[in-house]
This record gives sequence, structure tokens and C-alpha cells, in this order.
Amino acid sequence: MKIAETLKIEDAIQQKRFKTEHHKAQVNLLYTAAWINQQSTQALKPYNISIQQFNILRILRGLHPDTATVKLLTERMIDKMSNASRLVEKLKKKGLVERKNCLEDRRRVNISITEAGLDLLAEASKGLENASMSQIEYLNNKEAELL
Amino acid sequence: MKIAETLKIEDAIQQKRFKTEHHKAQVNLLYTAAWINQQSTQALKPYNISIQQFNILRILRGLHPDTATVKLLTERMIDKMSNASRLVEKLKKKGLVERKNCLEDRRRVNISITEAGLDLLAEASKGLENASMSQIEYLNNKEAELL
DNA sequence: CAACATTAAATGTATAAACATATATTTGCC
DNA sequence: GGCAAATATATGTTTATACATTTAATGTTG
Repeated sequence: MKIAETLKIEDAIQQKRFKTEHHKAQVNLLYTAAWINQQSTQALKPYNISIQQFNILRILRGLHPDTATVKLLTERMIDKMSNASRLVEKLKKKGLVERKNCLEDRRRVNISITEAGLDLLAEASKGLENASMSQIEYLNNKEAELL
Repeated sequence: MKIAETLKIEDAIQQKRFKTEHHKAQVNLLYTAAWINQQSTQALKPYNISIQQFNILRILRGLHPDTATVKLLTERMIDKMSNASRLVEKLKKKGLVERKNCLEDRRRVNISITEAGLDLLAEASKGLENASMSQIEYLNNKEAELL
């Protein structure tokens, strides 16, 4: 067998391996992402908030005592198409946020996190942290294969 | 300042840093997972299938020409609580899978992927691959911070 | 073999997400 | 100032998801 042919075959094997590995990584990625979502949703369940609600509370805490508008929340959320408006409504019903009409611009609303919201967020963060500990540990084990 | 005190302070700083880093990682994890989900959903949109439907097709391809039961699909899916039954129904309507009553045990159904299903899966995999290329690239950049 | 438990799949239902559209207000321009 | 365009938020609607319940078939045990 000539050298050129050997190289071709090795190339092919390499390419095949790369493609297979990449393919695996792709599927792993999908599974892992879904898995994290589920784990996090479960971890937040005792606090009766969704991941998105959790994110909104986090954004609001970051601004506190300043306020956010719906627009700001939408921009900062992962999920741009989500209805920040309705999520805020839900959080308000639970007393976790406040919503005040903006006087300078009556289209806007100023949203802020309440004390109850801050308390719940602190608790929920702990719960999520416990869960994410094992998540990150799990991922560390998987990363070698994945990347 | 005594050595013991210095060590304590350094410990505190380390702990604080660890906690902060961990916290960041946790939030990054949530965002990244949601982001991957979105990207993948978008990438599959032209093929008119959801991530879950894609996963079912993949499982069926792995078994092909053998068949799966709803139970088997449920077990292998990330999302245990999902209605594999209804997902199969949707795939069947599109002609991507076949469903046959099992003669030995009439509670079961034998599900298999069709030629059309295999074709679509091949196409969709390509589409997803293109998307995941950039996803993995993106993640590679993020991993350093994340882990 | 009859009664009860278990299993497999399908269906019901309540909530959430995605996406489009509507409503109210403000801004810019003539 | 008046009218069109732009902006901020809210609402409608369709589809997906989570979880519970139902239906049908099979296994099991007295």
C-alpha cells in the first residue's frame, strides 16, 4: 500500500471519528440541557416558582432598590419571546414583586422586588444551589466526553 | 496581624470567591441550558419537529429495523413524564413512524421508523449539526468560566 | 377460575410557552 | 397642533408540557 493511500484512509478514519464524536456531543448537549432544565424546575418546585420567574426575581434583586420595566426584563431574559408581562403578574399575585405605573411615561410600569420576594429568592437560590452542586459534579464527569 | 488571622481572612476570601464562582456557574448553567434548548428548537423548526420528536426518531433509528414500545421510548427519553404516546401519534400522522398492535401482548404497540422518518431524521440531524457547531464553539468559550 | 394487583397505553386537564395581535401612550415631523 | 410612526405593555390563541386518571389486557394468588 502506498503512503498516499494510507494517509487517505487515516484521514477518513479521523474524519469519521470527528463526525461521530461531534454527533455524540450534539446529542449529549440536547440531553444535558433538557436534564438541567428538569432538575432546576424540580429544585424550584418547593418554592412554587418556575425558572423564568426565578430569573425575573434575580434580575430585580440585581437592580434593587431600583426598578425595572417589562422591556428591561424581556431584554435580560434568555427567552426573549416570553411574556414578561404575564410572569410579572403572577409574581405580583404572590406578593413577590410590586408594579407601579410610571408617571413620566404612562406606557411603562416600574417593577420592583418586595421583601417577601427577596426572602423567597434567597431560599430558592439555596434550593437550586444544592441541586446544581450535583449537576455541576455530574457535568464535570461528562465534560471530558462532551468537549 | 498574626498569621492565624491572615489565614482566616484568606480562607474567607477563598470561600467567598468559591461561592460567588459557584453561584455564577449555577446561573450560567440555567441560561446555557435554556439557550441550547431554544437554539435546537429553532434549528428543528424547518423540519417541523420538536426536540422530543427528534429524540424519538433517533431512538427508533437506533433500533431499526426492530421496533420499540411506548414504554421503551418513555424510558429512553430525557423527559420521563412526557407523553410518548401522543408524540408517537403526531409522528404517525406525518408518516414518520408506524404503529402496529402487538399480537403476543395486546396492551402493547410496536413502533418503528418509516423510510420517510429516516430521511427526515437525516435531514434534521444535518440542520441541528450546523446549529450545534456554533453552540459547541460558543460553549467552548464559556466553559473556562463555567467549570 | 375468580378476584385482585399490575402493567401498557391512551386520555383528561390544568398550566406554561411561543408567537401574533391589539391597545394605549409618546415621539417626531409637517 | 394634528397625524403617522414608534414604543411599552397587555391580551388572544395555538401548541406543548406536566401530571393525574382511565381503560384495557395480562399476571398472580387463593
